[in-house]
Amino acid sequence: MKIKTSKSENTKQLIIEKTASVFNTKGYAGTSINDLMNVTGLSKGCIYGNFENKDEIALKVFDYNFAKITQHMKERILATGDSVEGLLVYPEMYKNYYKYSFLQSGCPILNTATEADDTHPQLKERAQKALDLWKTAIVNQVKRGIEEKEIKEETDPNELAVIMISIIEGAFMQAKVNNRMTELKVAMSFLEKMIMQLRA
Amino acid sequence: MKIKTSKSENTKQLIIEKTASVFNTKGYAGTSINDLMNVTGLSKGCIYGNFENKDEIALKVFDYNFAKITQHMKERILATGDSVEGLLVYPEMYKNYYKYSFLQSGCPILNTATEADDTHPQLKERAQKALDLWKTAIVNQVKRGIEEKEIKEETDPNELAVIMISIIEGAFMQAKVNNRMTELKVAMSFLEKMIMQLRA
DNA sequence: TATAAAAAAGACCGATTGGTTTATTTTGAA
DNA sequence: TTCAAAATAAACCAATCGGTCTTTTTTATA
Repeated sequence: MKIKTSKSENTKQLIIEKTASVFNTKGYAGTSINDLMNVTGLSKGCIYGNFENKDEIALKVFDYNFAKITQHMKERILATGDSVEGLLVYPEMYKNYYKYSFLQSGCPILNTATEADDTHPQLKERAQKALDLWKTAIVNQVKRGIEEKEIKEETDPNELAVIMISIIEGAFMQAKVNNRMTELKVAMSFLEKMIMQLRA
Repeated sequence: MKIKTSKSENTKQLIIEKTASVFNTKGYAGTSINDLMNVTGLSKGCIYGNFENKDEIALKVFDYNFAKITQHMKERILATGDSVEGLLVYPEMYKNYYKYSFLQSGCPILNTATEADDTHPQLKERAQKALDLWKTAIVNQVKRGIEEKEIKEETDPNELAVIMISIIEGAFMQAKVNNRMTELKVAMSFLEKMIMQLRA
């Protein structure tokens, strides 16, 4: 008899990590099993020995990408002093997106949301939940700021969250398609001004 | 001998019109020739008799979609009295996107930009140019407004254009993926407030 | 109305798709 | 060190991909 080793878990992880950027650049429909073989250096048999199908890999890859963003944001926000500084982490991060491996090939949330909204229900649900988590994180941050008297109490937390996410994703789209940072910089500076004006 | 009739031009147009929403919902990679045959009711031979390849159809479809948006916007803006009202046409239109056939399956600019940015140079260029035209249209509208003393002269036309486009596209993405209007409505109301505050 | 060209239909092509099955190698405990 | 199980490689599969080629139908004019 044999006990399940960690070997295959390592391979699973390797496949997810190595294919993450492929799915994010080419999209779900545009990525083939051959692409996955090439980027991992593994055989088809090995890939299908570790995952049920392409779907399962794509979903795991999205979870992986989103977890990396979330983890990074959480750390940075926790390191800040107050709620306004915490909110400023978002524009600061997206302004320097090229520094982060999980954003270099595009924002996974934006890419997944736009591709999957009419084609892939499971991926669509993932994008929905990701956006919802992001939104409530901002809402809670603002509410906390209001309670702590750091943020003007007339601020609408929900409106701010929606606008922040819209500006970030919309500007990111422009940055990617134009191969330049101009629009993203302008938008993130505007967002920073907006956030600083929230201060009580 | 025979003179080239308008028959094939009609068929070309029919193919473009009928396949427009397919490309917009499924994306370029996700749309197959079979899809085009199904939606047009035409044979493969007929489709390839009227177009070189899938690429040519996709590009023509993008041009068609973008032309419809542009045409509609131009008409609506020309019907307004001053530059501020002209700018308000944008949020007004996207708030009611479901009324417009060319937006129902998603914003072609957003969809094309996010899919093609790393995969399809020609479509990417189309999305770039479309965004650039949109941006300069807003910039010119604002400049005119400043000249006419309708808009505060300290307004930054470029910044406003970037922010408007970002908010619209970012909010649109959220509306599509969530199957609901809440975020889009919040964002468009915010944008309307923003625009009305530009008034001199 | 005959006819030749234009347009459309549909059979066909090789390559690639996602996925399976079988053969081989690697692994770790007895 | 042996040996069976786990992991990987590679041959294989039917279906679909984008695209071509040939046949049939439609068209407009002479």
